[in-house]
Amino acid sequence: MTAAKPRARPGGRGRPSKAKGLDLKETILDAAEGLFARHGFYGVTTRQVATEAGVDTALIHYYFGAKRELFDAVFLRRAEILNQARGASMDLYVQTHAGTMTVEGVIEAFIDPLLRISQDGGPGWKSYFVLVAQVNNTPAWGGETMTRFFDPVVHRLVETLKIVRPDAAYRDLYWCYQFLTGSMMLALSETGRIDSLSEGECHSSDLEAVRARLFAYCAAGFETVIARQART
Amino acid sequence: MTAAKPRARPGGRGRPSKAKGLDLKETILDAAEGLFARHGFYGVTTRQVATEAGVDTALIHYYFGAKRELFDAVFLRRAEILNQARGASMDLYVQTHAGTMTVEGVIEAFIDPLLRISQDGGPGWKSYFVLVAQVNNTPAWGGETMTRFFDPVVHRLVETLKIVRPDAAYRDLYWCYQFLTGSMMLALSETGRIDSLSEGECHSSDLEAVRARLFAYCAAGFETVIARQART
DNA sequence: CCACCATTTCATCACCTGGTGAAAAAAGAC
DNA sequence: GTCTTTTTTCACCAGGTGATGAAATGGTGG
Repeated sequence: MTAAKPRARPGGRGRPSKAKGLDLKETILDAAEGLFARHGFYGVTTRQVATEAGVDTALIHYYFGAKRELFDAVFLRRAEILNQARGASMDLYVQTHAGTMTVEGVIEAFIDPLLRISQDGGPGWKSYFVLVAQVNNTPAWGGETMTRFFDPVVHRLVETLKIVRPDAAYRDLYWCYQFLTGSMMLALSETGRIDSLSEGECHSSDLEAVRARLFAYCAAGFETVIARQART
Repeated sequence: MTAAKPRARPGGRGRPSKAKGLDLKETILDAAEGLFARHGFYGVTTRQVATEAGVDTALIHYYFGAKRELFDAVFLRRAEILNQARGASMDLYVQTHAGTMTVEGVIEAFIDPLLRISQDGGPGWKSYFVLVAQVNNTPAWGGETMTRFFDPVVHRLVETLKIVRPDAAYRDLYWCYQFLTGSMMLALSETGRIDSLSEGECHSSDLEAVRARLFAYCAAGFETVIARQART
């Protein structure tokens, strides 16, 4: 539980937030992010979040309203950044490889920003990816949220692949995207399961190892499915 | 919520269970399974389970003890069956393809039983797979349970693949297994996300479409990763 | 120096949570 | 028919839940 030192001054209630350069709102979001990622929405109480953030329960409601709105705020905070990074990565790839695009290149441009952010973006991002993975495969939970935020970049991926392989059927591309997303989300979740499974050969935190394999793995899958279905 | 008709007789308390051929215990497990799959462990209350099963709350504790034990009972009920089916499928494949095993064949023998059971095993199995997927990517939740039950068959997969491709490094095989598992679990969860994403081109409930693509997709990924790392 | 206002805290509410103990009812043994 | 055992129901508890209204605090503008 590792409660943070109570940020409250000994004196009393007051208004110290401007003094501290660090915004209390962000502190609450950080605490909530970590807890939601570990235990899910229903597995966390507002009091736990408050304790972890070193803050009174009422303050959470003051800033965010209901518990569900707090969750949404956690989700939205990084969603925009994520989308922008992926869009930029795709842009860059398309521009620099005008006539030489490959399936593997496109897939790398699609996935790599996430790996990079997870590695370099600070510890909050690790929790965030666990959260996204959770929302992603919870049917009828974040379905709408997921759609609103991540559909555009997925369509972008599919359309770009369609340029590289004009003979591919959309049906196949969407199915392959689903396979890809499952692998990617599990890798970003860093569940630690592969560590025990492989008896120390692999570590789920080793995203460099993921990078060295996942792009090629997915690309080969795409190529094969496209080729095989085209024959039918 | 769709509460089941109260299974309680109008008269009173009594002991009717033997009269009904259907065991009350199974009814409770069914209800719990569906609810846990949809909302997760913390998202479901014992009262909800009781209502859904048409049963008093205390009866749940009488049969299963604490809430967590109920969850474990739900998980265990089908785990054994699952393991046996997969083991048998692998056995059959190895025996009937002694000298002609392929990566794709092994993978099919590993995944296909799950798809088959999901299609033919009745509605409870669909919920169950959602549950397993949930447990699978919740770090430090069902880690131990997952290991106890599913490690053996995974090791079996890896060892069999090692026979087919003796030059493959274990490291690569485990990583590829992780990618495979992510795709497989998402497919079995039938989240419906691909339906809206593809605007009706694909349906996540269409496991036949999964079968037509997933084996080839994963096999190609394995082959490519093995070949590429071997060169290094 | 004072009135204002965003911020923070406290005290509390109505409700729900998992869980229990004892009584009631039915089934089976004799 | 009675006695025992198993199953089911009822009533209830101690503690936790999300949420709120009002008071306290102190910086800011006048």
